[in-house]
Amino acid sequence: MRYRPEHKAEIHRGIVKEASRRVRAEGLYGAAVSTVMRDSGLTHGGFYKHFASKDDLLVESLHDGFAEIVGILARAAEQARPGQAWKAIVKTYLRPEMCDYPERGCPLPALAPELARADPAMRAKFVGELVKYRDRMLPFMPGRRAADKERAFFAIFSTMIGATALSRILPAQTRARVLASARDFLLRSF
Amino acid sequence: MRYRPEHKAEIHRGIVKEASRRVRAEGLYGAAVSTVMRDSGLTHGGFYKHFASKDDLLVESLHDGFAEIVGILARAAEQARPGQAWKAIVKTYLRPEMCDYPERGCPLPALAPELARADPAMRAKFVGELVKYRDRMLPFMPGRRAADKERAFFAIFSTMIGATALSRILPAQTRARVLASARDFLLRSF
DNA sequence: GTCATAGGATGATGTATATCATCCTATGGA
DNA sequence: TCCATAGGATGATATACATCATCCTATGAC
Repeated sequence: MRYRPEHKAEIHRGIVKEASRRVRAEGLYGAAVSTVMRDSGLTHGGFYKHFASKDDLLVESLHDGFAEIVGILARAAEQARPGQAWKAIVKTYLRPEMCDYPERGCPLPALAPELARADPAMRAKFVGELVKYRDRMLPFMPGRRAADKERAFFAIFSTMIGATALSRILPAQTRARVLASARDFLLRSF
Repeated sequence: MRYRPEHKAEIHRGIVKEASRRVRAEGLYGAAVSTVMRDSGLTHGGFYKHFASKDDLLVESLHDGFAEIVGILARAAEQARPGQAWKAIVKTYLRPEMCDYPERGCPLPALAPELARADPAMRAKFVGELVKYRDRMLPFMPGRRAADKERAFFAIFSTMIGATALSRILPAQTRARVLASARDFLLRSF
């Protein structure tokens, strides 16, 4: 055997990390195989030693992106006083830096339309990620019954996703107004 | 002269209409020159008799898409009782058909991330469209002062854009729950 | 009817890309 | 030290696309 056994896994993770960043920053088409490999310190040729297809890379990189944001939000929620967890999520999600650095943020404001247009097989995987996302956030949502919490999740995340996606089109000044409007609106509701 | 003078303008409009539909249905990359021309009943070669570049077509087709949705929403608002106009806008925007047929809907849930990633010159034009969009909707928004109306516009449209973008990823049943959650949430607020 | 011309068609060029066959080489076990 | 091999590199192939030079033809002015 040539390398330490963990070597391949590390390289694999590195490629996924790089793709995860690129995909959020530049869209599904922004993560070309050769570019991702070059920025991972490799050449394009070795790619298919790690992934069966480019779609596989996209699925893995989306998984990584969702895991990252869910981790950030869950941590914020767990550090908040009980009952205030959802407010901590809102404040964290709508921070200006979240908006300014899409490569480190939630994949949804960066990619939702492209995910919606993906072919059914891939979309099913994205739906799976969304279900995990929702299930992880649900306990922190306002409302008594499970159905109320789900409605709150949909409403709150719709607003946050839309505000982020919209504000990223706009120049800095207007951008801040959109984020603040959405945040104040959510915090005043429920 | 070969054709009636209006002929060229009609063809031009037809190409823009077709591109406008395609772009909303399949993204900025979905509107390839040859495809759009074929579906307009032409061949790809004549394209540059109508547009200086593909970017020009994109800008025109976005303008068309924004004009369409603004018209639909303004008409709904004007037919509502005064003070209820914003509710008519919410109900119209979040209709299931709006979500199911992106090619006839608002460009924002379909394209916001791609617009945000466009080069500065194009993005500036999209920002111009957004300003017109906002200015047209502002009179219908809830709130007394202009600043309140703008905040309401940002909050309401963020929620609607996010809900539409999110629900388009999801299967029909969940999709309906997202739309309903967002709609009820908005109608209960303000 | 003739013909100049603008709208439209054909086809070429160059670039970007996914995919994969093949080659190369560093590694660790013998 | 030597070698089998898996990880990685090179390069080929095929496709999709934007762009544009050039050609063709229907039209309406004469």
